[in-house]
Amino acid sequence: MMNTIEEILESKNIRVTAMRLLIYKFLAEKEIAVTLSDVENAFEKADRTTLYRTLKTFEEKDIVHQIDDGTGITKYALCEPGCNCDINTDLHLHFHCNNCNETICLTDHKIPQIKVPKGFVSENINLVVKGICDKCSL
Amino acid sequence: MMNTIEEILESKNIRVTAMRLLIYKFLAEKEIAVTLSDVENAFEKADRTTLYRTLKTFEEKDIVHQIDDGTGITKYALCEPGCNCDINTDLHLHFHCNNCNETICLTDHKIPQIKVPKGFVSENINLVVKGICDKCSL
DNA sequence: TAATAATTGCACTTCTATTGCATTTTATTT
DNA sequence: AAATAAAATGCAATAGAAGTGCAATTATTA
Ligand SMILES: [Mn+2]
Ligand SMILES: [Mn+2]
Ligand SMILES: [Zn+2]
Ligand SMILES: [Zn+2]
Repeated sequence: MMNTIEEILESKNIRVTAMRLLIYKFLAEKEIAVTLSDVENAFEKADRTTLYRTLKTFEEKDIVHQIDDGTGITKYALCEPGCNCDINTDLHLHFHCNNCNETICLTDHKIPQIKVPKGFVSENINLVVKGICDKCSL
Repeated sequence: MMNTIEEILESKNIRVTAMRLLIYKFLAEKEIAVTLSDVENAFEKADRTTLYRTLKTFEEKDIVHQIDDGTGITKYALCEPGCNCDINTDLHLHFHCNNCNETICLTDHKIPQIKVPKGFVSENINLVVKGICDKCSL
C-alpha cells in the first residue's frame, strides 16, 4: 500500500510545501539521477537556491541520495521505499554512461562486501561503473 | 631493476623537462593522493597552469591516475610499475579518510568483479571507501 | 490576532577547472 | 652553428558548480 508524498515527507519530518511536492514528483518520474541544473530547467520560475536547498534537505532526511559519478557534477536520485541509506543494506551500484551521459541507480545491484586493511574503518562506499548503457549499446 | 624517471617518461612518450621530473619525484615521495593545490604549494615558483597540464599529461599517458574521492576535488596518484590502467588488472580500491581528509591507493585491493545488467558494458570502475584510516583510528 | 519559526528569493562569494594566446624552451633540420 | 619547427610554460581571463548572508515571504503556534 503506497503512501502519498505528503505522508512520506511528514514521516521524515520535512514540512510539506508546494515546491517540495513538485520536486519530489519530478524526481519520482525520472528513472535517472538528476543534477541541480536539471531541476532548474524543469522549474524555471523557482530560484536556484531554493531548489538547491530542497535537494540538500531531502538528502539530509534520506529522501534522496547524492551520487558522485565522476563527472564533477553532483547528482541526486530518490531513495527506494524503506531506504535508510544504510551502508550494509541500502548501498547500490551506480552506472554512468559515457555516451548519453546519464547516470542511473542499479538498485538491484547491491555493493559487494569490500575488505579494507587492518586499522581502516569503512563508513560509506561509493561504487560507480562507467561504460555504455543499455539504451546506447544497441 | 628500477628505471630512472627519465626512462619512465620517455617510455611513455613524454618529453623530459625539469618541471616534469620534479613533479614526478614529488608524486613518488607521497604515499597519498595529491590535489593540484598540493602540487602548487610544493612548487610555488611554478605556474598553476603548468602544474595542471603536467598532471593532465601524466594522466593521459598512464603515469598517474585520477581519483574522484567524492570531496569534489580531483586527486592524482602515481600508477604502479607496469600499470596500464586496465579495467581488469590495474583498478584498485581507494580509501578516503573522513577525519584527516587524506585519500590513499589500496593497490593491493583490486576491485572485485562487478556484474552489470544485460545490455550494459563496463569500461571503467571507480570504487571509493570512506571512513577512518589506520592512522586516525588508533 | 500576534508572535514565532521555517522557507524562499536575491545578490554575492568562493573555489576548482579550463582555455586562449604570447613567450620561452627544447628538438629538428638545413 | 644557425634557422626552423614544435612543444612546454606563464599569464590572464573565463566558466561553472557550490555555498552563504540576509531580507522578504509564508506557514505554524500561542
Ligand atoms: Mn542510487
Ligand atoms: Mn590509486
Ligand atoms: Zn547511454
Ligand atoms: Zn585519516
